[in-house]
Amino acid sequence: MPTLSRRFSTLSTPIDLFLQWKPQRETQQLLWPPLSPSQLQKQQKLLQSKLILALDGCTSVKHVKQVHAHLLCQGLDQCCFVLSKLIRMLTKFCVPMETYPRLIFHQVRCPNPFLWNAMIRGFILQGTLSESVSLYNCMRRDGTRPLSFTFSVFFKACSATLDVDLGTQMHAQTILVGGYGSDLYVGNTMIDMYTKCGLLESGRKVFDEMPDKDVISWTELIVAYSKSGDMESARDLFVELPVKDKVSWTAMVTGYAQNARPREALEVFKRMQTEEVETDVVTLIGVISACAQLGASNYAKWVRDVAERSGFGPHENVVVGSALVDMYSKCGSIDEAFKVFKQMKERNVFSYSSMIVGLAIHGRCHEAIQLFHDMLESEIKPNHVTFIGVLTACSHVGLVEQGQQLFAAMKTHYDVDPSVEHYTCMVDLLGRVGRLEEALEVIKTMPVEPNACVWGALLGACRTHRNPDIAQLAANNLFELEPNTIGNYILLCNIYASAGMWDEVSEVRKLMREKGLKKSPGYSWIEGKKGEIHEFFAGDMRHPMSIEIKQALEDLVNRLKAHGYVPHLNSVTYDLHDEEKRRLLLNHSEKLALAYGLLSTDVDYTIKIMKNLRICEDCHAFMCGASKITGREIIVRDNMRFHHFHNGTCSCGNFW
DNA sequence: ATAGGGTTAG
Repeated sequence: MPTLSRRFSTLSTPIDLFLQWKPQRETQQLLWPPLSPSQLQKQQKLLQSKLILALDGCTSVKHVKQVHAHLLCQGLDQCCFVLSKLIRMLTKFCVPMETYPRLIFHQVRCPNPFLWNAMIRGFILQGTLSESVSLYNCMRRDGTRPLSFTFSVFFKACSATLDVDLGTQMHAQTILVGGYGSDLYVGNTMIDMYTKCGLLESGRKVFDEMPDKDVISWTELIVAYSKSGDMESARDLFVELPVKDKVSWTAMVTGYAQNARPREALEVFKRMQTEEVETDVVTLIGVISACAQLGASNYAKWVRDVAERSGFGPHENVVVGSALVDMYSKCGSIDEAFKVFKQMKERNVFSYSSMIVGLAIHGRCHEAIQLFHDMLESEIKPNHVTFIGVLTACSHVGLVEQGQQLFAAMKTHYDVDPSVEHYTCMVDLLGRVGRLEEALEVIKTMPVEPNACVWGALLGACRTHRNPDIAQLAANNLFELEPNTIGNYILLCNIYASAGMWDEVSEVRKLMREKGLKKSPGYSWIEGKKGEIHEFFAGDMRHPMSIEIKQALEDLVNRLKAHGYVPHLNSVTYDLHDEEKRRLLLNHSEKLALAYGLLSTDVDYTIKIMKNLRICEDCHAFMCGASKITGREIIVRDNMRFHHFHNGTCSCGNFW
């Protein structure tokens, strides 16, 4: 009489059930009357599915071996159906294909396509593509027709290893063997292979020749175009795509975001909302990144609400949470970013890095360094980005020694190899405090090839510390690496102009003219009360309130002058009359934006200005003064960092 | 068996 506990003990996983079997031949017991052939076949089938179930439940190689022993005992050593599953399990547990799986395979006289496939797949997964290829050739000599997913597995491997030669050969094979022309899996993995290997046109050709395409084929190509920067082709395909799903929509949102077109990304996302397409984590990450680029608070709030409503708030999802931290910090709301960070239930290296970098670019460097130390205690290992953040923080507050110590510890304690970026931080660290020769020495002795960023950091430091000689050296290297980046020439012009070296200024100007480089127009934007964006270009009079803005600026500059503000005429690199320089300076777009902000918002409202270029010295001093005499909080995000102006001082410490 | 994903810097 079975007790209750005995009965419950039978409620176990398939592998446990299996292990209770007695190893005896279940199918050939002497029975009377004997089983008919169809009954026998049924019994065989049952046994096979039992074995498959047992294999599915295996959690170790040992289990698989037990099932194998049982299988042999039942006389199923030729049963390809079960054996291919068995080999798949061995692959899953990383048993080297050369050993046990190969042995099993060799004992089979007539392997079926599934068994071949299991072997080929196993070798591919273990990184021995060449062995897979020779197995494939054996299979072909054997007269066996490959399965469509044998090809898929190959294409996937070629896409991962960027082995376009093998991919092309396999493509030829599909044509040679024939009959795969309408197979979606083969076609789609082939498109993926070609596009990942950078042969967009070949991918497109496969796509065009496919008689049936599904949404996956379309999406693969859309992604390929957007990765190549061709959003126009991506959009054209998307428009033609008959049935769009959330993945193809997301591909468009992310595509625009990754191509620095945040407004279009937001447009697509809005349309997704009106068409009631489901929003998931991946969609959110794309649109959050777009918001971060735009830096618009109202959009930020809206996107965050959508995230919360979809059930992926910072509390639920680390990735969304980390993206929101980055977004808020780039929108100028560093306190909100910190709030989100604290709300997060789970934090990873991305969350910490985003927060540390955020604090650093907002000039809250001691907090950034503190957070870095908190992170070390939380057992989350810092990565290369974390170090960029904390080194940036050190350099912003002039903590040279601490920065140098951290830099040294990177490799020895945290196993992070210093990259060019980290050396850039070191050049910046030394350059900011005026140790320009030492910074130059770092560049000369660094083990990695210095890139434009490194020389740019040095050139930037030369501007602050007015050193035209080293500037010349840095600029020459920079011009070689980035002959067409206008900002470098302008920076050098500024440095020469500050030193009154007008001949050199005109030399550089001549160089720019010869190269046909045009100054990209500086512009600033500010968010209105209702979330609308107001854009200002230098000297722009197109804004409906231009007259008032101009007047407000005149008033402001007069009040500032009374408080000792002197226009930094050196910020103008044209050799003009001082009066003309004064006029030009007052036209700078961030000043126009500031005047609009002062006119249109209440006293307790923080004015947030975004700018596409680096803020000039004059505007910086102007903002400092304005924050003092108006008592307003002003934040300017230029292309480098945030400047928080409060009561006459800036968070960057006049150092940027 | 096949498609979309986050942080960095002068």
